Amino acid sequence: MASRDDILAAATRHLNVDPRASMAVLATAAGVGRATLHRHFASREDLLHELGTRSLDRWEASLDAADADGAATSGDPERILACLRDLLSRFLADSDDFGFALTDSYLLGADDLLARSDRLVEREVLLYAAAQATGILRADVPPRWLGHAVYGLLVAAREAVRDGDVARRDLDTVVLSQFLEGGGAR
Amino acid sequence: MASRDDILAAATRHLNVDPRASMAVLATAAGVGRATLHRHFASREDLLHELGTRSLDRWEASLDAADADGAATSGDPERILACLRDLLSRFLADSDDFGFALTDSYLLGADDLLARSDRLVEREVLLYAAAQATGILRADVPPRWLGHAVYGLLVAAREAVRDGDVARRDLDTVVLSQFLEGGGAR
DNA sequence: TCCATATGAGACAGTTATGTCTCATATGAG
DNA sequence: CTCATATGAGACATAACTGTCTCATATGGA
Repeated sequence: MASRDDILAAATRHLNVDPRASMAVLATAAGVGRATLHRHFASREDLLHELGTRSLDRWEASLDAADADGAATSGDPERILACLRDLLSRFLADSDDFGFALTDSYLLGADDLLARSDRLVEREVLLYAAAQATGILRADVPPRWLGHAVYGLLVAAREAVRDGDVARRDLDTVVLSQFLEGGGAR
Repeated sequence: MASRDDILAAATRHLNVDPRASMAVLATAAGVGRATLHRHFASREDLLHELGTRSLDRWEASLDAADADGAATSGDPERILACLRDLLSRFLADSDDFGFALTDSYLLGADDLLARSDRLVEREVLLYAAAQATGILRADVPPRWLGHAVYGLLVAAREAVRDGDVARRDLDTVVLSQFLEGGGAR
């Protein structure tokens, strides 16, 4: 019997391939009848909203687990750097599952998700700003730019793995060093 | 009177905001009747296909204008670096207009566009490989990864400008140095 | 002015997805 | 075994979009 979580997992997997999949398709993908799908999620919007909520949950959990706030206020360069590494690794792990949420646009439609997303961005940017203040990250760009750069590299990472251009096991190293040191030769 | 190009421009602008906009909405956005829109583009697929073709045209034109092939085969480090700078700047200029094509998935549906896209990627990757061979770009990552990284940073750039986090006039510098030198402090 | 052409408004049928509903069946606890 | 519950199949009405068509009108050149 497919649980609510099973359905969400299948929907995520399928929406990664085809973001416009219909409820009927998503039901089939989850091995569930269309009626059952509607019993769990009253409308398509409900389903997407829950998917959005869960991806924000994961994002928030990563910030918590890496103790981004603690690192940001610590003023300790090494701790901040370790936090950045940890955070990026967690983001990469999640981007496998929630990749489509990165680029899909339905998230921008829900005001509550958007507001929550803004708050998470804020927390993350505080970490970047602290990293700039302690000499870990360059200070000649806006801290928010660094957030966008991380986001862009997550998109790049997802595509690179999907196309088989970077092995999953190398991903953390490649993305982290691309973010910190860039693509220029040493 | 709205020309075919005017309609395409309006459609691009509008699809950037709402990738799922209907033909009726796109017609209104272009200040044109729905019938007229269908006279120019027999189907929605036709419209999207032409949009995809034009974005690939721009991409190809950038590779041509920067003489990516010539630089790649020249073996001249300075020329390759200059070409990279030029190319990135051109990509950034285009990403304003064709931004939605970066992340939207309809492009992947059309085989001919996909094949053409693959050929352009190939040309671009040859440049990255040449840059690695001449010590411009780091050689410890796959050249294709560098292509993905550029793509990701273009996505980041679009979002950063849209959110007002980076001024358009600073974009070239910020993105180029993020790509080459990364976000780590010097 | 006259006429060819392009346009906008809108009707129309066909298709697809949505959300609700019913009913027969399967499953699992007691 | 019995029964309550969850499920799958599918009917149904509704809504939205698509692509085609007609017709009245506007525009611009001869």
